[in-house]
Amino acid sequence: MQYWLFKSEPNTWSWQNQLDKGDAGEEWDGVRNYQARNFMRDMKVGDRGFFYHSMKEKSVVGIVEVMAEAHPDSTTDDTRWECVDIKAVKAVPAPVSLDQIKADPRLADMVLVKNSRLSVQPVTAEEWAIVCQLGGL
DNA sequence: GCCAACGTTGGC
DNA sequence: GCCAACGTTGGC
Repeated sequence: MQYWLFKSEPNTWSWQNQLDKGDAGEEWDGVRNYQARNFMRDMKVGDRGFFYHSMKEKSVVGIVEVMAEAHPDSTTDDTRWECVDIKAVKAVPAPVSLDQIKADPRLADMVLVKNSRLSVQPVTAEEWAIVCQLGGL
């Protein structure tokens, strides 16, 4: 099983929006970046990911699970773009802020720190465990 | 709200 | 195929 991080602006698609979808889940659509798309192609059903709020909040706020592997993005006719479906698993009791992540030397290599603009990122098992711990899970 | 960093586009 | 110009993202 692999771990990932999904980034979203709360104004566009928030954790609450994701929660409201429940087990039905939702397409992670609108990604128009090749790197991010390639990571989504690597995802398998059952993979877990962090749900990260960018901009104002800049925190990991929830855990999601991949429920459908990469398929064409229904929001565009452009066949280059694909997306996966994800569903909310649970909230992170104590959201982990970007500041906390940056303050932890063990997390210095997280893609979130090194390439903050990438909207879909891989997370290592070590990073996953550390962030979960910081978040009270 | 600004600006740096990055990715994409298009002219040559 | 290179590179300048442009648009977008996201931290500060």
